[in-house]
Amino acid sequence: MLDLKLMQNAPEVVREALDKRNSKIDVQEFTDLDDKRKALIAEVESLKAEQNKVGPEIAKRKKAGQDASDLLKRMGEVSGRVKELDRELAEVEKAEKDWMMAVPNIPHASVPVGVSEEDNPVLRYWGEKPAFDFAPKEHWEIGTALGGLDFECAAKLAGARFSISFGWCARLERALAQFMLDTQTGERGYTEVIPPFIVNKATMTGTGQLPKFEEDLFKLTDERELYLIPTAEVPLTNIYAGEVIPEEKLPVKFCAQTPCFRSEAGSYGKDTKGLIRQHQFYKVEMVNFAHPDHSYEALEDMTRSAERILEKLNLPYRTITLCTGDMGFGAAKTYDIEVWLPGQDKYREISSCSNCEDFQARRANIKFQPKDSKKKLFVHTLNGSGLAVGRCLVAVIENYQQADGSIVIPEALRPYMGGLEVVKAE
RNA sequence: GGAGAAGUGGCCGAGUUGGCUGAAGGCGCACGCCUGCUAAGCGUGUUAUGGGCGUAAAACUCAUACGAGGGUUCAAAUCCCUCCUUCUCCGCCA
Repeated sequence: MLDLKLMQNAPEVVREALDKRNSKIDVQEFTDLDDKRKALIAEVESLKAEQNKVGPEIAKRKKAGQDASDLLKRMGEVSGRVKELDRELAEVEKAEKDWMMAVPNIPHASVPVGVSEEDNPVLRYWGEKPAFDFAPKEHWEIGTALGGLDFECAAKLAGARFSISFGWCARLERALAQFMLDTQTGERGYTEVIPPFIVNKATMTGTGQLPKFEEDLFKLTDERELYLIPTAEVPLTNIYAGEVIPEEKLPVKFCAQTPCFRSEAGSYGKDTKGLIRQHQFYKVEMVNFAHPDHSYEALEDMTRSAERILEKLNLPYRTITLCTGDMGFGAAKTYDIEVWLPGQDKYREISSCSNCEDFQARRANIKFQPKDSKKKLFVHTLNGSGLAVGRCLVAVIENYQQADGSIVIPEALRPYMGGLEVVKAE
Protein backbone atom coordinates (compact mmCIF):
# COMPACT_ATOMS: atom_id res chain seq x y z
CA MET A 1 0.00 0.00 0.00
CA LEU A 2 1.21 3.47 -0.82
CA ASP A 3 1.51 6.28 1.70
CA LEU A 4 -1.80 8.12 2.06
CA LYS A 5 0.06 11.40 2.47
CA LEU A 6 1.86 10.87 -0.81
CA MET A 7 -1.45 10.19 -2.55
CA GLN A 8 -2.88 13.40 -1.11
CA ASN A 9 0.10 15.70 -1.55
CA ALA A 10 1.61 14.42 -4.78
CA PRO A 11 -0.93 12.50 -6.83
CA GLU A 12 1.05 13.39 -9.96
CA VAL A 13 3.99 11.33 -8.69
CA VAL A 14 1.70 8.34 -8.30
CA ARG A 15 0.13 8.89 -11.70
CA GLU A 16 3.56 8.98 -13.30
CA ALA A 17 4.56 5.76 -11.54
CA LEU A 18 1.37 4.06 -12.69
CA ASP A 19 2.03 5.17 -16.26
CA LYS A 20 5.46 3.57 -16.13
CA ARG A 21 3.80 0.35 -15.07
CA ASN A 22 1.23 0.59 -17.87
CA SER A 23 -1.50 0.70 -15.26
CA LYS A 24 -4.85 2.22 -16.11
CA ILE A 25 -5.78 3.08 -12.54
CA ASP A 26 -7.29 6.56 -12.33
CA VAL A 27 -5.82 8.73 -9.59
CA GLN A 28 -8.69 11.20 -9.79
CA GLU A 29 -11.00 8.53 -8.32
CA PHE A 30 -8.91 8.57 -5.20
CA THR A 31 -8.88 12.33 -4.91
CA ASP A 32 -12.67 12.45 -5.16
CA LEU A 33 -13.09 9.78 -2.51
CA ASP A 34 -10.60 11.45 -0.22
CA ASP A 35 -12.36 14.82 -0.48
CA LYS A 36 -15.66 13.19 0.30
CA ARG A 37 -14.18 11.37 3.24
CA LYS A 38 -12.76 14.55 4.73
CA ALA A 39 -16.05 16.38 4.39
CA LEU A 40 -17.88 13.56 6.16
CA ILE A 41 -15.31 13.43 8.93
CA ALA A 42 -15.61 17.14 9.56
CA GLU A 43 -19.38 16.88 9.91
CA VAL A 44 -19.55 13.74 12.01
CA GLU A 45 -16.75 14.79 14.33
CA SER A 46 -18.32 18.09 15.21
CA LEU A 47 -21.51 16.22 16.12
CA LYS A 48 -19.55 13.76 18.23
CA ALA A 49 -17.83 16.66 19.97
CA GLU A 50 -21.30 17.98 20.84
CA GLN A 51 -22.30 14.58 22.21
CA ASN A 52 -19.22 14.47 24.39
CA LYS A 53 -19.93 17.94 25.71
CA VAL A 54 -23.61 17.48 26.43
CA GLY A 55 -23.37 13.95 27.85
CA PRO A 56 -21.94 15.05 31.23
CA GLU A 57 -24.49 17.87 31.40
CA ILE A 58 -27.30 15.31 31.17
CA ALA A 59 -25.68 13.25 33.90
CA LYS A 60 -25.31 16.32 36.11
CA ARG A 61 -28.96 17.32 35.72
CA LYS A 62 -30.22 13.83 36.35
CA LYS A 63 -28.15 13.59 39.49
CA ALA A 64 -29.57 16.88 40.68
CA GLY A 65 -33.07 15.67 39.91
CA GLN A 66 -33.56 18.32 37.21
CA ASP A 67 -35.37 17.91 33.93
CA ALA A 68 -33.15 17.11 30.93
CA SER A 69 -35.77 16.35 28.34
CA ASP A 70 -34.73 19.24 26.06
CA LEU A 71 -31.18 17.94 25.91
CA LEU A 72 -32.32 14.36 25.46
CA LYS A 73 -34.49 15.40 22.54
CA ARG A 74 -31.65 17.27 20.85
CA MET A 75 -29.17 14.46 21.51
CA GLY A 76 -31.59 11.92 20.14
CA GLU A 77 -31.51 13.78 16.84
CA VAL A 78 -27.74 14.16 16.93
CA SER A 79 -27.33 10.47 17.67
CA GLY A 80 -29.46 9.50 14.71
CA ARG A 81 -27.55 11.78 12.40
CA VAL A 82 -24.22 10.49 13.69
CA LYS A 83 -25.27 6.91 12.92
CA GLU A 84 -26.26 7.89 9.41
CA LEU A 85 -23.02 9.73 8.77
CA ASP A 86 -20.95 6.95 10.31
CA ARG A 87 -22.49 4.49 7.91
CA GLU A 88 -21.83 6.76 4.97
CA LEU A 89 -18.27 7.39 6.13
CA ALA A 90 -17.61 3.68 6.51
CA GLU A 91 -18.68 3.17 2.90
CA VAL A 92 -16.42 5.90 1.58
CA GLU A 93 -13.53 4.70 3.70
CA LYS A 94 -13.95 1.18 2.40
CA ALA A 95 -14.01 2.39 -1.19
CA GLU A 96 -10.90 4.44 -0.57
CA LYS A 97 -9.13 1.57 1.16
CA ASP A 98 -10.07 -0.82 -1.64
CA TRP A 99 -8.69 1.63 -4.11
CA MET A 100 -5.45 1.97 -2.17
CA MET A 101 -5.08 -1.79 -1.83
CA ALA A 102 -5.30 -2.25 -5.58
CA VAL A 103 -2.51 0.20 -6.42
CA PRO A 104 0.91 -1.31 -7.13
CA ASN A 105 4.15 -0.03 -5.64
CA ILE A 106 6.11 2.85 -7.11
CA PRO A 107 9.21 1.72 -9.02
CA HIS A 108 12.57 2.85 -7.65
CA ALA A 109 14.32 5.57 -9.65
CA SER A 110 16.99 3.11 -10.80
CA VAL A 111 14.47 0.76 -12.44
CA PRO A 112 14.59 0.89 -16.25
CA VAL A 113 11.36 2.02 -17.87
CA GLY A 114 9.87 -0.55 -20.19
CA VAL A 115 6.68 -2.30 -21.23
CA SER A 116 7.43 -6.01 -21.14
CA GLU A 117 10.06 -8.63 -20.43
CA GLU A 118 11.65 -7.70 -23.75
CA ASP A 119 12.88 -4.55 -22.06
CA ASN A 120 14.65 -6.16 -19.11
CA PRO A 121 18.38 -5.38 -19.32
CA VAL A 122 20.87 -8.10 -18.47
CA LEU A 123 23.03 -7.10 -15.53
CA ARG A 124 25.60 -9.89 -15.65
CA TYR A 125 26.36 -13.36 -16.92
CA TRP A 126 28.07 -16.09 -14.96
CA GLY A 127 29.47 -19.49 -15.93
CA GLU A 128 30.13 -21.38 -19.12
CA LYS A 129 27.31 -23.13 -20.86
CA PRO A 130 28.16 -26.83 -21.05
CA ALA A 131 29.28 -28.03 -24.46
CA PHE A 132 27.56 -31.21 -25.66
CA ASP A 133 28.64 -33.43 -28.54
CA PHE A 134 25.05 -34.64 -28.75
CA ALA A 135 21.65 -32.98 -28.79
CA PRO A 136 20.82 -32.19 -25.16
CA LYS A 137 17.44 -33.43 -23.98
CA GLU A 138 14.85 -31.79 -21.80
CA HIS A 139 14.72 -32.74 -18.13
CA TRP A 140 11.40 -34.58 -18.27
CA GLU A 141 12.72 -36.90 -20.93
CA ILE A 142 15.90 -37.68 -19.02
CA GLY A 143 14.18 -37.94 -15.66
CA THR A 144 11.44 -40.20 -16.95
CA ALA A 145 13.89 -42.49 -18.76
CA LEU A 146 15.86 -42.91 -15.54
CA GLY A 147 12.73 -43.79 -13.60
CA GLY A 148 12.86 -40.70 -11.40
CA LEU A 149 9.84 -38.87 -12.78
CA ASP A 150 6.39 -40.15 -13.76
CA PHE A 151 3.99 -37.54 -15.04
CA GLU A 152 1.27 -40.04 -15.94
CA CYS A 153 1.21 -41.27 -12.40
CA ALA A 154 1.03 -37.72 -11.06
CA ALA A 155 -1.85 -36.96 -13.43
CA LYS A 156 -3.69 -40.01 -12.15
CA LEU A 157 -3.22 -38.95 -8.56
CA ALA A 158 -3.95 -35.26 -8.87
CA GLY A 159 -4.23 -34.02 -12.44
CA ALA A 160 -2.25 -31.85 -14.79
CA ARG A 161 0.60 -29.70 -13.47
CA PHE A 162 1.56 -32.12 -10.72
CA SER A 163 4.60 -34.34 -10.49
CA ILE A 164 5.82 -37.31 -8.56
CA SER A 165 9.43 -38.32 -8.08
CA PHE A 166 10.96 -41.62 -7.10
CA GLY A 167 14.29 -42.80 -5.80
CA TRP A 168 17.28 -40.82 -6.94
CA CYS A 169 15.11 -37.97 -8.17
CA ALA A 170 13.22 -37.56 -4.90
CA ARG A 171 16.50 -37.66 -3.05
CA LEU A 172 18.12 -35.20 -5.42
CA GLU A 173 15.35 -32.72 -4.82
CA ARG A 174 15.68 -33.17 -1.07
CA ALA A 175 19.45 -32.78 -1.40
CA LEU A 176 19.05 -29.53 -3.30
CA ALA A 177 16.71 -28.05 -0.72
CA GLN A 178 18.96 -29.07 2.13
CA PHE A 179 22.04 -27.76 0.37
CA MET A 180 20.32 -24.42 -0.18
CA LEU A 181 19.18 -24.14 3.43
CA ASP A 182 22.61 -25.09 4.74
CA THR A 183 24.24 -22.49 2.52
CA GLN A 184 21.85 -19.67 3.42
CA THR A 185 21.98 -20.39 7.13
CA GLY A 186 25.65 -21.33 7.33
CA GLU A 187 27.22 -18.74 5.03
CA ARG A 188 24.69 -16.00 4.43
CA GLY A 189 23.38 -15.22 7.88
CA TYR A 190 19.83 -16.53 7.51
CA THR A 191 17.74 -18.01 10.31
CA GLU A 192 15.85 -21.11 9.27
CA VAL A 193 12.09 -21.14 9.77
CA ILE A 194 9.33 -23.68 9.30
CA PRO A 195 6.17 -21.61 8.96
CA PRO A 196 2.53 -22.63 8.44
CA PHE A 197 1.77 -23.62 4.84
CA ILE A 198 -1.81 -22.52 5.27
CA VAL A 199 -2.56 -18.94 6.25
CA ASN A 200 -5.50 -16.63 6.81
CA LYS A 201 -6.84 -13.73 4.82
CA ALA A 202 -5.07 -11.02 6.81
CA THR A 203 -1.71 -12.66 6.17
CA MET A 204 -2.36 -12.92 2.44
CA THR A 205 -3.41 -9.27 2.42
CA GLY A 206 -0.29 -8.14 4.25
CA THR A 207 2.05 -9.23 1.49
CA GLY A 208 -0.28 -8.19 -1.33
CA GLN A 209 -1.69 -11.48 -2.66
CA LEU A 210 -5.13 -10.30 -1.59
CA PRO A 211 -7.43 -8.72 -2.46
CA LYS A 212 -6.25 -8.42 -6.05
CA PHE A 213 -4.84 -11.82 -6.92
CA GLU A 214 -7.22 -14.27 -5.31
CA GLU A 215 -7.58 -16.29 -8.52
CA ASP A 216 -3.90 -17.26 -8.32
CA LEU A 217 -4.40 -18.92 -4.94
CA PHE A 218 -5.77 -22.21 -3.70
CA LYS A 219 -8.43 -21.51 -1.11
CA LEU A 220 -9.75 -24.02 1.39
CA THR A 221 -13.47 -24.56 1.26
CA ASP A 222 -14.39 -24.33 4.93
CA GLU A 223 -15.71 -21.15 6.49
CA ARG A 224 -12.38 -20.08 7.94
CA GLU A 225 -11.18 -18.52 4.70
CA LEU A 226 -7.77 -20.14 4.70
CA TYR A 227 -5.39 -20.31 1.78
CA LEU A 228 -2.44 -22.46 0.75
CA ILE A 229 0.68 -20.32 0.54
CA PRO A 230 1.95 -19.55 -2.98
CA THR A 231 5.40 -18.77 -1.51
CA ALA A 232 7.00 -18.68 1.93
CA GLU A 233 7.31 -14.93 1.46
CA VAL A 234 3.75 -14.75 2.78
CA PRO A 235 4.18 -16.34 6.22
CA LEU A 236 7.78 -15.16 6.66
CA THR A 237 7.05 -11.50 5.99
CA ASN A 238 3.98 -11.58 8.20
CA ILE A 239 5.94 -12.95 11.15
CA TYR A 240 6.37 -9.33 12.20
CA ALA A 241 2.90 -8.13 11.17
CA GLY A 242 1.69 -5.62 13.73
CA GLU A 243 5.02 -5.67 15.53
CA VAL A 244 7.79 -3.22 16.25
CA ILE A 245 11.32 -4.51 15.66
CA PRO A 246 14.10 -2.98 17.77
CA GLU A 247 16.47 -1.11 15.46
CA GLU A 248 19.53 -3.05 16.57
CA LYS A 249 17.96 -6.31 15.39
CA LEU A 250 17.86 -5.10 11.78
CA PRO A 251 18.39 -6.59 9.33
CA VAL A 252 16.39 -9.69 10.25
CA LYS A 253 16.98 -12.47 7.73
CA PHE A 254 14.72 -15.52 7.54
CA CYS A 255 14.77 -18.42 5.13
CA ALA A 256 12.46 -21.38 4.80
CA GLN A 257 11.84 -24.36 2.62
CA THR A 258 8.14 -24.75 1.95
CA PRO A 259 5.87 -26.21 -0.64
CA CYS A 260 4.28 -23.50 -2.79
CA PHE A 261 0.80 -23.81 -4.23
CA ARG A 262 -0.31 -21.86 -7.27
CA SER A 263 -3.48 -22.19 -9.27
CA GLU A 264 -1.73 -21.04 -12.47
CA ALA A 265 -5.01 -19.65 -13.72
CA GLY A 266 -4.44 -18.06 -17.08
CA SER A 267 -1.29 -19.95 -17.92
CA TYR A 268 -2.98 -22.57 -20.08
CA GLY A 269 -0.68 -23.89 -22.73
CA LYS A 270 2.46 -22.47 -21.11
CA ASP A 271 5.14 -24.93 -20.01
CA THR A 272 2.75 -27.84 -20.08
CA LYS A 273 5.52 -30.41 -20.03
CA GLY A 274 7.82 -31.17 -17.18
CA LEU A 275 8.52 -29.52 -13.87
CA ILE A 276 8.77 -25.89 -14.90
CA ARG A 277 5.23 -24.82 -14.04
CA GLN A 278 3.46 -26.83 -11.36
CA HIS A 279 0.58 -26.37 -8.94
CA GLN A 280 2.88 -27.52 -6.16
CA PHE A 281 6.63 -27.10 -5.84
CA TYR A 282 9.28 -26.64 -3.19
CA LYS A 283 11.07 -23.38 -2.83
CA VAL A 284 13.67 -22.07 -0.42
CA GLU A 285 12.66 -18.49 0.22
CA MET A 286 14.61 -15.64 1.79
CA VAL A 287 12.96 -12.70 3.52
CA ASN A 288 14.73 -9.64 4.94
CA PHE A 289 13.48 -6.89 7.18
CA ALA A 290 15.84 -4.00 6.55
CA HIS A 291 16.41 -0.46 7.74
CA PRO A 292 15.10 1.91 5.05
CA ASP A 293 18.56 3.42 4.68
CA HIS A 294 20.10 0.05 3.86
CA SER A 295 17.43 -1.87 1.98
CA TYR A 296 19.09 -1.55 -1.41
CA GLU A 297 22.33 -2.94 -0.02
CA ALA A 298 20.18 -5.74 1.37
CA LEU A 299 18.73 -6.36 -2.09
CA GLU A 300 22.20 -6.76 -3.55
CA ASP A 301 23.17 -9.05 -0.69
CA MET A 302 20.06 -11.18 -1.13
CA THR A 303 20.60 -11.47 -4.86
CA ARG A 304 24.16 -12.60 -4.20
CA SER A 305 22.83 -15.21 -1.79
CA ALA A 306 20.69 -16.65 -4.55
CA GLU A 307 23.46 -16.49 -7.13
CA ARG A 308 25.87 -18.26 -4.80
CA ILE A 309 23.74 -21.39 -4.92
CA LEU A 310 24.03 -21.59 -8.69
CA GLU A 311 27.75 -20.88 -8.56
CA LYS A 312 28.34 -23.66 -6.07
CA LEU A 313 26.38 -26.00 -8.32
CA ASN A 314 28.31 -24.67 -11.31
CA LEU A 315 25.14 -23.81 -13.20
CA PRO A 316 25.43 -20.93 -15.72
CA TYR A 317 23.06 -18.06 -15.14
CA ARG A 318 22.37 -14.45 -15.92
CA THR A 319 20.90 -11.77 -13.74
CA ILE A 320 18.49 -9.25 -15.17
CA THR A 321 16.81 -6.13 -13.85
CA LEU A 322 13.07 -6.15 -14.33
CA CYS A 323 11.76 -3.07 -16.11
CA THR A 324 8.84 -1.04 -14.79
CA GLY A 325 6.33 -2.87 -16.95
CA ASP A 326 7.38 -6.34 -15.85
CA MET A 327 7.68 -5.93 -12.09
CA GLY A 328 5.39 -7.56 -9.58
CA PHE A 329 2.66 -5.74 -7.70
CA GLY A 330 4.50 -5.00 -4.46
CA ALA A 331 8.04 -4.56 -5.73
CA ALA A 332 9.95 -1.30 -6.02
CA LYS A 333 12.87 -3.07 -7.67
CA THR A 334 13.40 -6.67 -8.75
CA TYR A 335 16.30 -8.73 -10.02
CA ASP A 336 15.51 -12.01 -11.71
CA ILE A 337 18.11 -14.74 -11.90
CA GLU A 338 17.76 -16.99 -14.89
CA VAL A 339 19.51 -20.34 -15.09
CA TRP A 340 20.68 -21.86 -18.33
CA LEU A 341 18.62 -24.83 -19.51
CA PRO A 342 20.38 -26.63 -22.40
CA GLY A 343 17.38 -28.83 -23.11
CA GLN A 344 15.24 -25.77 -23.78
CA ASP A 345 18.19 -23.80 -25.14
CA LYS A 346 17.02 -20.91 -22.99
CA TYR A 347 17.60 -19.04 -19.76
CA ARG A 348 14.68 -19.59 -17.38
CA GLU A 349 13.77 -17.76 -14.19
CA ILE A 350 14.95 -19.57 -11.08
CA SER A 351 14.91 -16.72 -8.58
CA SER A 352 13.29 -13.34 -8.19
CA CYS A 353 14.63 -10.95 -5.57
CA SER A 354 12.63 -7.85 -4.73
CA ASN A 355 12.79 -4.86 -2.48
CA CYS A 356 9.22 -3.91 -1.59
CA GLU A 357 10.42 -0.92 0.45
CA ASP A 358 7.62 0.01 2.86
CA PHE A 359 4.77 -1.23 0.63
CA GLN A 360 4.19 -4.48 2.51
CA ALA A 361 5.29 -3.03 5.84
CA ARG A 362 2.52 -0.48 5.60
CA ARG A 363 -0.08 -3.13 4.74
CA ALA A 364 1.07 -5.48 7.47
CA ASN A 365 2.04 -2.68 9.88
CA ILE A 366 5.65 -3.68 10.46
CA LYS A 367 7.69 -0.97 12.11
CA PHE A 368 10.98 -0.47 13.84
CA GLN A 369 11.91 1.83 16.68
CA PRO A 370 14.80 4.11 15.71
CA LYS A 371 17.18 4.81 18.58
CA ASP A 372 17.37 8.54 17.94
CA SER A 373 13.66 9.33 17.63
CA LYS A 374 10.40 8.48 19.34
CA LYS A 375 8.57 8.01 16.07
CA LYS A 376 8.32 4.43 14.87
CA LEU A 377 8.99 3.97 11.17
CA PHE A 378 8.07 1.30 8.65
CA VAL A 379 10.79 -1.21 7.83
CA HIS A 380 11.60 -2.21 4.30
CA THR A 381 10.81 -5.81 3.37
CA LEU A 382 12.61 -7.88 0.79
CA ASN A 383 11.99 -11.32 -0.53
CA GLY A 384 13.77 -13.62 -2.90
CA SER A 385 13.97 -17.23 -3.91
CA GLY A 386 17.09 -18.92 -2.81
CA LEU A 387 16.17 -20.92 -4.93
CA ALA A 388 13.17 -22.53 -6.56
CA VAL A 389 13.97 -26.17 -5.82
CA GLY A 390 11.98 -27.79 -8.63
CA ARG A 391 13.46 -25.58 -11.30
CA CYS A 392 16.90 -26.08 -9.86
CA LEU A 393 16.36 -29.82 -10.19
CA VAL A 394 15.52 -29.21 -13.84
CA ALA A 395 18.73 -27.22 -14.28
CA VAL A 396 20.88 -29.91 -12.67
CA ILE A 397 19.36 -32.66 -14.80
CA GLU A 398 19.72 -30.73 -18.04
CA ASN A 399 23.18 -29.27 -17.45
CA TYR A 400 24.69 -32.45 -16.04
CA GLN A 401 23.21 -34.89 -18.56
CA GLN A 402 25.56 -37.25 -20.38
CA ALA A 403 25.47 -38.76 -23.85
CA ASP A 404 24.43 -42.14 -22.44
CA GLY A 405 21.40 -40.65 -20.67
CA SER A 406 22.98 -40.64 -17.24
CA ILE A 407 23.29 -37.61 -14.94
CA VAL A 408 26.43 -36.59 -13.08
CA ILE A 409 25.73 -35.35 -9.58
CA PRO A 410 27.27 -31.90 -8.94
CA GLU A 411 30.06 -32.16 -6.42
CA ALA A 412 28.41 -29.84 -3.94
CA LEU A 413 25.45 -32.21 -3.70
CA ARG A 414 27.34 -35.48 -3.33
CA PRO A 415 27.55 -35.29 0.47
CA TYR A 416 23.75 -35.05 0.45
CA MET A 417 23.45 -38.01 -1.92
CA GLY A 418 25.41 -40.52 0.11
CA GLY A 419 28.42 -39.94 -2.11
CA LEU A 420 26.60 -40.85 -5.32
CA GLU A 421 28.45 -39.50 -8.38
CA VAL A 422 26.33 -40.56 -11.31
CA VAL A 423 22.70 -41.53 -11.83
CA LYS A 424 22.64 -44.30 -14.43
CA ALA A 425 19.98 -46.35 -16.07
CA GLU A 426 19.53 -49.74 -14.39
C1' G B 1 -15.64 -33.22 21.05
C1' G B 2 -17.50 -31.98 26.62
C1' A B 3 -17.05 -28.48 31.08
C1' G B 4 -15.14 -23.98 32.92
C1' A B 5 -11.95 -19.13 33.22
C1' A B 6 -9.95 -15.02 30.96
C1' G B 7 -8.60 -11.05 27.06
C1' U B 8 -7.56 -3.14 29.49
C1' G B 9 -1.49 1.31 27.72
C1' G B 10 5.75 -1.41 26.83
C1' C B 11 4.59 -4.86 31.20
C1' C B 12 1.70 -5.86 35.82
C1' G B 13 -2.94 -4.34 37.35
C1' A B 14 -7.69 -1.23 39.06
C1' G B 15 -12.40 -0.57 36.95
C1' U B 16 -18.37 -4.95 37.71
C1' U B 17 -25.49 0.15 40.67
C1' G B 18 -23.55 2.54 32.29
C1' G B 19 -21.76 9.19 32.19
C1' C B 20 -16.52 13.51 35.02
C1' U B 21 -11.25 6.95 33.25
C1' G B 22 -7.18 7.38 27.37
C1' A B 23 -7.99 5.09 31.34
C1' A B 24 -6.13 4.97 39.19
C1' G B 25 -1.80 2.49 41.28
C1' G B 26 2.77 0.01 40.40
C1' C B 27 6.92 -1.47 37.25
C1' G B 28 9.75 -0.14 33.15
C1' C B 29 11.59 3.77 30.08
C1' A B 30 13.19 9.14 28.91
C1' C B 31 14.68 13.87 30.59
C1' G B 32 15.87 17.07 34.74
C1' C B 33 17.25 17.76 40.02
C1' C B 34 19.85 15.85 44.07
C1' U B 35 24.27 12.92 45.26
C1' G B 36 32.06 11.59 46.86
C1' C B 37 30.78 6.72 43.68
C1' U B 38 26.86 3.17 43.53
C1' A B 39 22.10 2.51 45.40
C1' A B 40 18.13 5.23 47.01
C1' G B 41 15.28 9.85 46.64
C1' C B 42 12.55 14.07 44.21
C1' G B 43 10.21 16.28 39.80
C1' U B 44 8.37 16.01 34.83
C1' G B 45 7.07 13.18 30.90
C1' U B 46 5.88 8.52 28.57
C1' U B 47 0.11 5.18 22.85
C1' A B 48 -1.59 4.92 17.95
C1' U B 49 -4.53 6.46 13.84
C1' G B 50 -7.42 10.15 11.44
C1' G B 51 -9.51 15.41 10.94
C1' G B 52 -8.76 20.93 11.60
C1' C B 53 -5.00 24.71 11.79
C1' G B 54 -0.30 25.29 10.33
C1' U B 55 4.81 24.25 9.70
C1' A B 56 11.22 23.11 7.90
C1' A B 57 9.51 20.30 11.97
C1' A B 58 6.66 21.03 16.09
C1' A B 59 3.04 23.05 19.13
C1' C B 60 -2.30 23.44 19.56
C1' U B 61 -7.23 21.40 18.99
C1' C B 62 -11.08 17.73 17.83
C1' A B 63 -12.40 12.61 16.91
C1' U B 64 -11.53 7.43 17.34
C1' A B 65 -9.42 3.12 19.90
C1' C B 66 -10.05 -1.10 26.65
C1' G B 67 -9.32 -8.93 21.68
C1' A B 68 -12.68 -8.22 16.74
C1' G B 69 -17.47 -7.13 14.84
C1' G B 70 -22.58 -5.93 15.72
C1' G B 71 -26.69 -4.31 19.12
C1' U B 72 -29.27 -1.57 23.34
C1' U B 73 -28.93 3.74 25.11
C1' C B 74 -28.95 10.73 24.86
C1' A B 75 -24.35 8.12 26.69
C1' A B 76 -20.66 1.56 27.16
C1' A B 77 -14.16 -0.74 29.18
C1' U B 78 -18.79 -1.34 31.93
C1' C B 79 -25.37 -4.33 29.56
C1' C B 80 -26.78 -8.00 25.22
C1' C B 81 -25.34 -11.11 20.74
C1' U B 82 -21.68 -13.36 17.34
C1' C B 83 -16.71 -14.48 16.36
C1' C B 84 -11.32 -14.87 17.53
C1' U B 85 -7.38 -15.97 20.89
C1' U B 86 -5.29 -17.84 25.48
C1' C B 87 -5.52 -20.92 29.89
C1' U B 88 -7.46 -25.22 33.10
C1' C B 89 -9.92 -30.06 33.53
C1' C B 90 -12.08 -34.48 30.86
C1' G B 91 -12.19 -37.27 26.24
C1' C B 92 -9.67 -38.40 21.56
C1' C B 93 -5.36 -38.56 18.52
C1' A B 94 0.00 -38.31 14.96
